[in-house]
Amino acid sequence: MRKDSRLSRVLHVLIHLNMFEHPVTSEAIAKMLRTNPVVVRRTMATLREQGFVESVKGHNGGWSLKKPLADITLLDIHRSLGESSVFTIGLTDEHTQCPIEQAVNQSLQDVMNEAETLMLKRFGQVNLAALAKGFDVGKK
Amino acid sequence: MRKDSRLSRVLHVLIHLNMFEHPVTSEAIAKMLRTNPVVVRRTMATLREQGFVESVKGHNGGWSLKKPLADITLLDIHRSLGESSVFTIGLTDEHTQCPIEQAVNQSLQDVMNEAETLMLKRFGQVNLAALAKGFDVGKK
DNA sequence: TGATTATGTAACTTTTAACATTACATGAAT
DNA sequence: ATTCATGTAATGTTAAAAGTTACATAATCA
Repeated sequence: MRKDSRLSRVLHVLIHLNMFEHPVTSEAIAKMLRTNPVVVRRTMATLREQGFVESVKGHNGGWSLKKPLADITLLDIHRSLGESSVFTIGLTDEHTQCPIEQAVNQSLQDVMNEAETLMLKRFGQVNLAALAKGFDVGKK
Repeated sequence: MRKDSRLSRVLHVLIHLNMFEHPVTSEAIAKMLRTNPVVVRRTMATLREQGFVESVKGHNGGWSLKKPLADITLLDIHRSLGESSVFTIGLTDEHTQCPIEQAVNQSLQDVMNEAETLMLKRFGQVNLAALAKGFDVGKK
């Protein structure tokens, strides 16, 4: 199954954004991520809607952080990207009347819910300033 | 992103298999799962390699359990299916020399490892007899 | 104000992995 | 022998993510 690497990519971008006084263009970000500017705009747009970044059009335009790194957690960004489920495991739903299928799915769902809850809790405990710590990425 | 529903499907099948004295054909299983007999054979073949089911060719042939449900856990079957990773979240690996990317990926990986460990632990605690309990699925 | 630079976004194409299918070989029971 | 079933290689289908094209909109600058 194809992995969704947007979270990893966008976190990387946000921390780099903190290094610059001026906005960074979608084109520059796309080159850094080896992807397309439109893809960057699409992903960044979801973060803008949540208030983590802002975009400016025209000359000297581009993307910049709207909040300090310390105020952004992995969970914030994960949520902003709107991923439905973090698991590659799917449940069948074709025999919902079969008690065996129900029991199987309920059991799998319970375990996945518990694991996801733990994961989101941990994501909420890590802010981007902590990740950037130790590297020369402070705003000059 | 398309989910891998083999685990859910095959667990369903294994518990149903326990209801029959005689082997069940790939064709019958395929009808139950609304899929193709070849798909069934492919999936069941991985479980046979691990000793959970056996297959018999020819007349009265088909698939049957080789172990009691009580001796099979969700973890056993999950492992048998050989899924590489349970998460839809992928890490970038194009700037491995960048300390920021490293820090981001390490952090994400740590959290995913912890969540996966919990998940596998829970899968190991559930056996198929427990799932079948309460339904009339005992061998006659 | 007109050219330039940048984002905004709809429409479309490509890629990828799960899933499905076809075709035919092998082996067992009658 | 014939029939029934699995074994498996090769190929086709499908859906979601990612990528691309095309053009509109907005801001800056000369």
